[in-house]
Amino acid sequence: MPLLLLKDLPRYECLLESAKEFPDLDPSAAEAYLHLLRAGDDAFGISQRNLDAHGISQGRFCVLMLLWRSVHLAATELAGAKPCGDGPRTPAELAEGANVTRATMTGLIDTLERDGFVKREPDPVDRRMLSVRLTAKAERFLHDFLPGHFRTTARIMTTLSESERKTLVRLLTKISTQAAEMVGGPAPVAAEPCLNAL
Amino acid sequence: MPLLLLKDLPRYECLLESAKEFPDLDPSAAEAYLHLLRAGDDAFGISQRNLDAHGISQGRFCVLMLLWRSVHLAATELAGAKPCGDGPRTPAELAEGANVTRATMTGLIDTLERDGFVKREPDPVDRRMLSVRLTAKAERFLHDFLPGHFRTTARIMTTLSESERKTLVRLLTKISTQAAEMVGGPAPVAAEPCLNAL
DNA sequence: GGCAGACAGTTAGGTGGCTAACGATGATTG
DNA sequence: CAATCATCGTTAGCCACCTAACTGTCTGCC
Repeated sequence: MPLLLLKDLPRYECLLESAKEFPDLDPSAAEAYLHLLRAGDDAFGISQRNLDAHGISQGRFCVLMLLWRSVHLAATELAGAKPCGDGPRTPAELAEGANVTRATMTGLIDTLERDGFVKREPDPVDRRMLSVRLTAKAERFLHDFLPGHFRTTARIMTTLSESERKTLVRLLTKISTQAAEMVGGPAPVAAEPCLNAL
Repeated sequence: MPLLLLKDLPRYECLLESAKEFPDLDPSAAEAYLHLLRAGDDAFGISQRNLDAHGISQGRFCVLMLLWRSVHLAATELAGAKPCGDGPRTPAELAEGANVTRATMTGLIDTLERDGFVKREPDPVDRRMLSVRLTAKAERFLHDFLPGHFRTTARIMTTLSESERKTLVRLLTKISTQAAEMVGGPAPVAAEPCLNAL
């Protein structure tokens, strides 16, 4: 769990108390904010435990999923499905998809290659570029790992009904949109890629 | 943003598609899970930007808030308010409050001390222990920084009405409770501490 | 008294984030 | 054609997280 967070959230009355000293503190907003980070971290931690048990980190898993999507897409596209976007192949595309810098992706690919999950191959056309491919070992790993991973994430949400899930997604989307607005760029709305599910 | 995450979330139809291949994949659960991590990361990133602009990291800020709470509590307790819990003082207590290991806390206190925000003092009674205190510089920093921080977190939530915030907190609490159950321990219910608002 | 065990803080070594700067290659354009 | 600019991947160095092992100190029980 890379996210350093407070263990216990403050009681609502304490927020109210603090708001007297800090007029800028909006108690209900702060409460929602803290619970969002807390719950996100909790859910993240659960899936992290799963990954740890299989000796793979979140970052590495993310790269594997992005690459696996490429393979998967190629297959479904043959079946005539509308393409969900090209699968990433190069380190730069992977960095973009995983939302990290290219330097970080270099490090991730280093360790994945060291552990035999991935291979770097030179691009025949543009000699600046590389192509990153999954090894058979990685495909076996994903095939074994994913079902349990999906069960775990499903279990985190078992306490919510279908309509509660819809409501949650609606509220969270509002927050993400607002956040995107705050960083400057005009809302990177939705998604074109397919199963980059983690 | 220490949390490595996918940039774009998969479309719902793509989740449905993938569910055909993986019966364990519950599309609405996966959707909720992904949006939760996405929104949590977005909100976290916004406040991170704020901290970066002031040259302080999330981890360091967390420690400052825990220590500042001690001071704050001492003050309000004089005023007869019911105590919201003892403020953490020792590295071990701080590690517990910030949800990191003692080793990590050593590193955080190292850099905070180096930058003059904090001082280590020997405990007069138990020579194993230290007491960590805020310096005047840190108090000045927090006094200047917090109002803007509170405005930022409030702004993230401006898109939600009061009742939406209540709903969100309710759903997120359910998730946190479920997550706590899954890690083993019986739900670390709520919070005693006061303003460890981040 | 003395020794085993518990506990506080640190150290060492690994991972995964970041920025900044680099060399190599490709694209643009005067 | 050559200079410039953009882009790709990497490197170097920082920070913050982890686990495991260590040192020093207290506690408790023969």
